[in-house]
Amino acid sequence: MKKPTKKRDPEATKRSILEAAVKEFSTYGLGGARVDRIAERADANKRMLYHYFGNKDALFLAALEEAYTDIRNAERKLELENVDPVDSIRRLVTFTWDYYEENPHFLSLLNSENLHKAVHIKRSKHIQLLHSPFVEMLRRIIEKGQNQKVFRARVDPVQLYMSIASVCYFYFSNIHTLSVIFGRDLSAEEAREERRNHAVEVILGYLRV
Amino acid sequence: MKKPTKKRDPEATKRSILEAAVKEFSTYGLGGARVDRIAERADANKRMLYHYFGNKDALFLAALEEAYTDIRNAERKLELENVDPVDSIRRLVTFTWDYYEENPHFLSLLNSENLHKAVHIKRSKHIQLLHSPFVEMLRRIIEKGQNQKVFRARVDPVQLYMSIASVCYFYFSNIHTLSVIFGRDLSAEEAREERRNHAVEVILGYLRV
DNA sequence: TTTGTAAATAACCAATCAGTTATTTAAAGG
DNA sequence: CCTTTAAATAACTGATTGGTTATTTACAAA
Repeated sequence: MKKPTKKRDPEATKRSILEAAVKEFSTYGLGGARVDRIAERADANKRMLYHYFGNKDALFLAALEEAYTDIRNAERKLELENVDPVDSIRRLVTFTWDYYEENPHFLSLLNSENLHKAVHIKRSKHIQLLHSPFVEMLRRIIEKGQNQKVFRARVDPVQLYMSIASVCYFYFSNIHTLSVIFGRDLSAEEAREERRNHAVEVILGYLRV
Repeated sequence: MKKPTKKRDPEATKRSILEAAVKEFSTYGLGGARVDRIAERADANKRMLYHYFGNKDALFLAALEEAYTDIRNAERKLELENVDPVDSIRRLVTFTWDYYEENPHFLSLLNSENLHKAVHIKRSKHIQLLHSPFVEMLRRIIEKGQNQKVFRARVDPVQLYMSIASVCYFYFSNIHTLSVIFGRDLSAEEAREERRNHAVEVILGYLRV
């Protein structure tokens, strides 16, 4: 009756705090996030948060690293050793689109980090070594498409990678203001599908000869 | 000696507070912004901020409205009644690019507003009536290009508008994290120029038959 | 069973926050 | 010159903030 003490489980506690942090930081931004709310959400004592992560900024970096690791792992699972390079690009764009749609916290954390001029990941050895496998994949796909005379010449894979990310990122990152400005609900099923098709068409339209 | 009282100038005071607010909100986000810092930056008493704008959120909305009005005015000045539709699109993309590059606070404010699900501009009659003249401009340019058989068929001007914004917005909004991930300074002159050319090529590549 | 370690807790703190109260004072109209 | 209005100021408030101190307690190794 007097002691509602919890079972000890450091791994679970740490994980719970990290997940709560991802939610809090992506919901309110770094400046608007509250350490007390994270502890409460994680059903953990605030002291444990400082014990495992140090301070608020270090916890934010941990949340960012978590988000980066997740998307890199998802990217790695993508098998694009298809025959048709056009189809490979199509799958690559739709994968990026779907990932951003299903993981809005990733976009939100990136926006916060950019607001703070990337000071956290600049210090992180972990993230800097976490290169996206997409760029190398893209290089091979582009080359294949060029050999088959279906893709244009002189395509920089990094530029293309950024363009694919652009057309997917912008829509979801700005979906609320765009919906107000255009006076229509861009989160509706049909609006999303229309835009997804358009995104693929823009990238392929640029690539094809 | 005893009274370092300022000259009275309500217009100038209000303007000074608004400009300070744009800087503060775009630097720290809505949650990280501090009302005291805005007053200090504006060289005005904090009480005047509440007198002219009401509260922190209302001031944020005023800053947003200011930013939206500025870009819409700049857009309106653009004369695109050229003969060549390809050139018109080129100028439209480079204008968007240049505006985002020169007004990073606009992107930052938009990101903050989207983090808060656009609750401020939803209440603003002012912004909702502030449609971009670009969409109608685009409709005419697209039609001209299609008549001249240089643009593809079935191009939605709203989709194209979003794609143009996308390829410009993403680069500047994410420039800090991208620079760390790719290990190169994307704010460098040559990197920006390379990307600007690519942005134009992506849009034109999609549009051209 | 004993004991060392670290996981967990509650209560606390100085600093800071958005917003307010009470007052003074510059300037325009008569 | 006088009066009225609103622009400007300083000092304050209750609530909240990120972070800490001091203490208790679960559990694995001996």
